[in-house]
Amino acid sequence: MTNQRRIILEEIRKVASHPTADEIFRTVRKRLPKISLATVYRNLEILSEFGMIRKLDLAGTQKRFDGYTENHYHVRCVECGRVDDVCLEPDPVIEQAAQGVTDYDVLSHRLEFLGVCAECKKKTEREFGRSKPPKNERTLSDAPN
Amino acid sequence: MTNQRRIILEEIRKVASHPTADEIFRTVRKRLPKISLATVYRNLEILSEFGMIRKLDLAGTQKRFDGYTENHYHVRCVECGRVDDVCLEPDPVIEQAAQGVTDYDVLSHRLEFLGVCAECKKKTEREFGRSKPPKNERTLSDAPN
DNA sequence: CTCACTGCAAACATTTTGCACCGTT
DNA sequence: AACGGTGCAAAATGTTTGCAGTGAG
Repeated sequence: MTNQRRIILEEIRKVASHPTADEIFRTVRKRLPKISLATVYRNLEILSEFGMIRKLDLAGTQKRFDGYTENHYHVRCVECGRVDDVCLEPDPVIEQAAQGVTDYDVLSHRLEFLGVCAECKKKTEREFGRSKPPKNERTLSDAPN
Repeated sequence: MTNQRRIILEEIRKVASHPTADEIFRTVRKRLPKISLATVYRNLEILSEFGMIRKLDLAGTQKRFDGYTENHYHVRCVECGRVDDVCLEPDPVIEQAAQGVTDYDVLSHRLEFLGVCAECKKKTEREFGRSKPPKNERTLSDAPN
């Protein structure tokens, strides 16, 4: 546990925002101005190998990291990209259902919700005067797959 | 509908394998040897905008494309990376459950199963003589998020 | 003739790697 | 001295973009 590693872990545990590697880098750099992005990546990898953090493989191009390592679901805001926890018990019945219709050995599942976060909702309401926001442009291409 | 676009669409519809852009490129190049990867990317984008194919944002670094545009779930093999369809009706109850525990407007969900495909299962059985494969190294880090 | 579309190469974004160096043991 | 870890720069990976040229309408 080097100083860099410890501080990276601290900063991840400090936030609930599921930061990307780059966000973690920018935060950690405030305390360790000479740290390099490569060190951040290397330590994120090591920390998640040891189960101290969790590497999230959600939609979008960048991986996100979670200081809360229990298995749980996430919601992503389709407007701003932020990710929050969904306090639902991961349901093993889902896997049994899938097991029934595939010849795979089903080991686990990954469930991600897409929606509009409270902040973006407010922003849209301000712009459109409480009327329902026009969702149609977004929902088609962003529907689950 | 240019020739390139039509052939790309044909090749995607021909397979059930949810190919990546690069796999599509290699397939299409057999019929159009001078096509460029950029053209493939551009047309995949256009075709999915028009709802003729679906761009999948599953785990892993590469996007995959699906000629079957109905909303459905997928399984990914953790050994070889292949992706297959899961014939389960997407369940709106899941979204209602999430809606109850978040302040997001939940619009949709994305469910992906992880497992071992029939082929990789056979391969493992050959190697380990019918005994259960050692799953523990894989399941922890590949569990849902 | 026009204009969307193409091929190519370069740019881009994210992540990984090679390497010399540093600090601790 | 040995060694894991670091910082930096370069490479690798996947995707997008600028641009000049091409071809169907």
